[in-house]
Amino acid sequence: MATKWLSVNEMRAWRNFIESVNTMTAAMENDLARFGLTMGDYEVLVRLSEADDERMRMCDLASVLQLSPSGLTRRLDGLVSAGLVDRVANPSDRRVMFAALTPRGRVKLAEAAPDHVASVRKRFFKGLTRDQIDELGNIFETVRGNLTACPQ
Amino acid sequence: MATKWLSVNEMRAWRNFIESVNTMTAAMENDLARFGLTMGDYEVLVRLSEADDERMRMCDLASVLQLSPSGLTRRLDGLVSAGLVDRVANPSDRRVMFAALTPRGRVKLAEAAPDHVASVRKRFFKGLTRDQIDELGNIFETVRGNLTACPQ
DNA sequence: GTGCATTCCTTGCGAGCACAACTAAGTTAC
DNA sequence: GTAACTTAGTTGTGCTCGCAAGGAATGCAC
Repeated sequence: MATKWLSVNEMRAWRNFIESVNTMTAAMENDLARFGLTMGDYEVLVRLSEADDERMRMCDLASVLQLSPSGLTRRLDGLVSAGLVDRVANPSDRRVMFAALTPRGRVKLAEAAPDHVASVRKRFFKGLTRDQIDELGNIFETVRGNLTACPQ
Repeated sequence: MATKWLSVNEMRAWRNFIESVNTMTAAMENDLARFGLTMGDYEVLVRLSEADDERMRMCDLASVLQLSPSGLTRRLDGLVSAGLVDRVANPSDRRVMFAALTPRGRVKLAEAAPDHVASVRKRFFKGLTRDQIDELGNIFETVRGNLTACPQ
């Protein structure tokens, strides 16, 4: 059957991809640990910093972070007790909780971001040509399309 | 500073990449659950099936799977109790345990593999040209090089 | 209004993993 | 041969997360 197994080129791409993902996430987790942050924490701070009023509804935040509601609740627990994020009630819909960046959270992100960007460059983009980077954007846009096309 | 932030193209590549990884792993985990396997379990079965005598030392297996010793111990617990893998002592060095594929493990892998490959095609390679796949192999070979160059 | 479904978030529970500490076995120095 | 070191694997503990269940608030049908 022609499509049963991966071709040599596909297998090479797939295995390099998988191994890169595993190794890189571990390395970048390690990089961020110097700031007392996990990659999950960092993502929260980034998303909040980009949002209007530096705050988001829990459900929206869970959605963009691809996290279950309970997962986000627990992740926020850590950030709240570290003083980087506040939980803010919404008077107009009392089911809703906002996660809001605190001044300390803003400072922490400003401290960590340059180092994180340097990590991404050093571990990921280094040695890639501009054309390769563009192609990478194209490729993973296609992949994202595949994934949204067949959700389950 | 020129290198402080990511360029537009880099940011596009990076975000598409990260989001693809997150969504795809969740989807493929879900695909494999039909066979009662996690992706971690599946990786173990694949590695053992490719090894001489369909067995590997725990430490070598942990290394290729990028797993801590304790992580591998616990993962194997599940596979052993499911009857897919055996723990085999090594008489010539009694510190060593082999993880060995059982006949049931071999059958399980043969059942799951075609479906898994189909998932990879559908969720990842679909819509990519042959040139893009080759480029993907090149790119992530470079990335792997970056990662082994600065291990910590 | 009253009943029912829906939305949003949290909590109980269990799975998977890493780190550190430990046991056991093999290796090296002397 | 014995002490010190290294290697291999397991166990205790804690963290993160998902699923299922629950509770509170809202919206809708009537």
